[in-house]
Amino acid sequence: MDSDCLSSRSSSPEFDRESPQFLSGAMFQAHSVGQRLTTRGRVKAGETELTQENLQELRLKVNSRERQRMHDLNQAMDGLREVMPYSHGPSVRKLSKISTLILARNYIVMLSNSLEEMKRLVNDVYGSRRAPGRASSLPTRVQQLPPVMGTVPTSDYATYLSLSSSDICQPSAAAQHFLGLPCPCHICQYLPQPPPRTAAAVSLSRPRK
DNA sequence: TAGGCCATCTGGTCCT
DNA sequence: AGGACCAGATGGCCTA
Repeated sequence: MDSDCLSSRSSSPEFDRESPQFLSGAMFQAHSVGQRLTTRGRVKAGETELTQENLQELRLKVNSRERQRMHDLNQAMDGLREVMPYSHGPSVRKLSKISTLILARNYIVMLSNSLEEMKRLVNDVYGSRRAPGRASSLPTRVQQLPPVMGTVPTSDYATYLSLSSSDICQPSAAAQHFLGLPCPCHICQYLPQPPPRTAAAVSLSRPRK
């Protein structure tokens, strides 16, 4: 993933959890503070008497778990960044966590709106073609449309909906559509335009370091 | 240099 | 009881 390469710091740096080597700088300071707080000999925790060594060992264990938990969280965040638009350009720095979440939320809303719009349009197309007296409800398979436009080839939508290929644009036409050129097909004419790449990218990301 | 972002430690709370 | 989760504190790195 290129966003990892863009970052000056890895979200999940390599480290040896069992080694005290990773206790440097702030970490060592914080660790020392912890030591100072527990230098009064034996400490009682519940029914178990903990020596200073045991307490320190426990503290390291807990810290390690928490570190691992945060690394897992960061990995999930990286996974989210990977599927987000606007985050792969060479001039775009790795999205911050808050930006990633905000952008993801907006992206989901946009996709949901697109899906609803497409369902409505398909309903219109299907409804105008149905035979008189035929039930007007959409076939189940239409209601089970893939949630994200673009996750299946455009031609598959026609098969999916039992439409003729003339009802839905071909990949080349779709490409034209997304290049900003008009596409004459029923579907593309009413699909919402993809958002401009600049707005979110500029407002939600910083230039690469 | 201030501010943003981040990793880490830590203690408290909740859950199994 | 032990682990997961959370939020506050702290200090480092980077950019404007």
